[in-house]
Amino acid sequence: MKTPGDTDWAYKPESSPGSRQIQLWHFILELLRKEEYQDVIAWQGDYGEFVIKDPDEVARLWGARKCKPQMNYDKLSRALRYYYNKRILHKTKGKRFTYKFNFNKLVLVNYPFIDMGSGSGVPQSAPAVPTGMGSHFRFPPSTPSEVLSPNEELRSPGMFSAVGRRMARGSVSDCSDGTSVTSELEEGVGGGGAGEERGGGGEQRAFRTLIHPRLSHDSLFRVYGPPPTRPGQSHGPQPPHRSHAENLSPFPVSPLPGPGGLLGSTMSPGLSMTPGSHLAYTPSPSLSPMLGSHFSFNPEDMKRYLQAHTQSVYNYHLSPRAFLHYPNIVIPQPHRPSEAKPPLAPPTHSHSHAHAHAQAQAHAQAQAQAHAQLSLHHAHAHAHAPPPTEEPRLSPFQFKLQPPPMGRKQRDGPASGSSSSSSSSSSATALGCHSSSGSHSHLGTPKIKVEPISDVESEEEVEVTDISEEDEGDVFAPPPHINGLGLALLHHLHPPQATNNGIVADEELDEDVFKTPAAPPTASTPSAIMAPGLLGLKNEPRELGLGPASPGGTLCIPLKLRFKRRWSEDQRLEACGDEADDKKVRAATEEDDDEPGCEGEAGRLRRAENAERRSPPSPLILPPAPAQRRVSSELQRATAQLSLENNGC
DNA sequence: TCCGGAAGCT
DNA sequence: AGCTTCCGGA
Repeated sequence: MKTPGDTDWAYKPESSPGSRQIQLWHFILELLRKEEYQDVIAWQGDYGEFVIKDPDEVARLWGARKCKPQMNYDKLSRALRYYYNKRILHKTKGKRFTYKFNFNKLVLVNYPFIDMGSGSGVPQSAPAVPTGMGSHFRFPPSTPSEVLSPNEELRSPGMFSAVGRRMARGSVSDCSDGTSVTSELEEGVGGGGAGEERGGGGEQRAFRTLIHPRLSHDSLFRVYGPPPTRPGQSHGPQPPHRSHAENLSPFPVSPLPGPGGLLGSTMSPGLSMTPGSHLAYTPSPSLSPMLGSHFSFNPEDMKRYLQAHTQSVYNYHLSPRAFLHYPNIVIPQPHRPSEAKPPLAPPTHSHSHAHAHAQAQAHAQAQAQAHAQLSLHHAHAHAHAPPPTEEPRLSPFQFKLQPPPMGRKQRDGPASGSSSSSSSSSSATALGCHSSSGSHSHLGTPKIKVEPISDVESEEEVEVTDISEEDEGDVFAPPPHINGLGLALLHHLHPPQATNNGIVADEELDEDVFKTPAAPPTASTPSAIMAPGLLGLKNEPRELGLGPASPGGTLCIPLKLRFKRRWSEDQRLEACGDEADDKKVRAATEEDDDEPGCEGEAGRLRRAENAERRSPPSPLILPPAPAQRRVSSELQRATAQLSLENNGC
């Protein structure tokens, strides 16, 4: 029924975007998302369909990338044909040079990375998931046989961050001929994710992971083609209606970091709605009043406080913002009243575990905070019966999804403007460098096999290449009821930690899930243990990032701790006041540590770029970055304080 | 133009 | 494994 390749091509690290050796389909996607190659290759026609407008040029670029000067379209096409069997691609019959991605898998399995990668704008300011994490976290193997079970994977949002980061970082050049250059910078800037990852920083990440590790809202949005937004205009999401008219790209953002990311924004409208809308949100302003005050147990204050927190948490988990960005997504009211099961049920045992790993890691510290947050949440859940709809993931949402893009792609760009030759020559160079952080490669790509039902269908029909266009539509286009996006969204709303029901629901929707090779105990162990910690992590930045700058980032600390902290603050400050700051600074600095795996010049270049990225955020990057940073700092400080407290300082 | 087998390379 | 190279066939 399935070819071997079919079952695992997208789950293997080597097959994942960002893998050390760029693969053709990665490359294709990369080209596709860059405006400068619109004349060479572009999305066209059906969903996921692209046309190679200039076969020779594409071949040339590919050859350049792979250091295969002899490459030509004949060979390249052979390689593409090779993908047929893997179900990565199929040919669009009757259309010259036209192929189509079976992006159900790409989206579901790889898009998270794509998304993360797009954010390649690796959060610079975000305290979250520092690269250093790689040294602390052991990601489960990603070999086909060791693929994480959905649950496990879902429970470890952090993994994605880490992986995303890894990808974002870019990659090792396949060529050592100096034709390689890294391009993460641009990528970060251009990709819709850039903004969110940088400016949105932790907040965005938390947001994303809260929903679903695999796909961020942004990514989803981008995947399903919100209207291309001019780089200039960064406003809220556009009306969904015309979304697909212009942007047919299912992969607005390439899985690989690459040059032209800037331009890629055309395909990645996500940028337009990331920072502003998110940042606009104020979690719980009501908390601020207390911030400046001293510790007191005034019942009234306490009550108000609790309410405020409750509200905050409520808002948080409800994440209405989540759908702010997806106006096209209709969110029906949850059917289920309230879930008896504990919403998040952060396994307490794991707290310590995670905490251990977290020590000295700003990020991990954030986790602690996240935990605190969770605790808070729980406390309130018990104290004040939380609203029924407290958590989206508790109920099986159904979404009204946009239909797949239809019609021809309407490029509004300078069609004739860039001659493929001129632009490509330089870009070919730029494209030439992809480095993967060797240090993180071991992390593999946590992937699970979750395919939409539509994919199941495709499994059987893809082979039938002579199917009519109509059939193709059925096969590859997301079904109206539940397609890749839908599933992804379901996952979003039924995050891992969510009730089992959520998972089950997903599985019910996706037969393939059942076929997913069960994660071996060994593989699951680490993640299972870490998961809760990571889980907590997801909660971390949001409040911090969004909330009114709360001195000391107390916002996310449970009341108990918070009060305690207040109470002992003075003493502590005297004792070890600066230590926290030191940590903070250190953590911030380490965020973008170097990566092995660089090769020759490519490595050097990339390093330089990393350095560059570390410094003042590009003007194109989110303006709010500084603010974010500040908030992050506060968060870190707060967490540091927490740690200090826990450690007895 | 496209397909896919076969062999070879890394 | 993932191509690359070559090639005969449709």
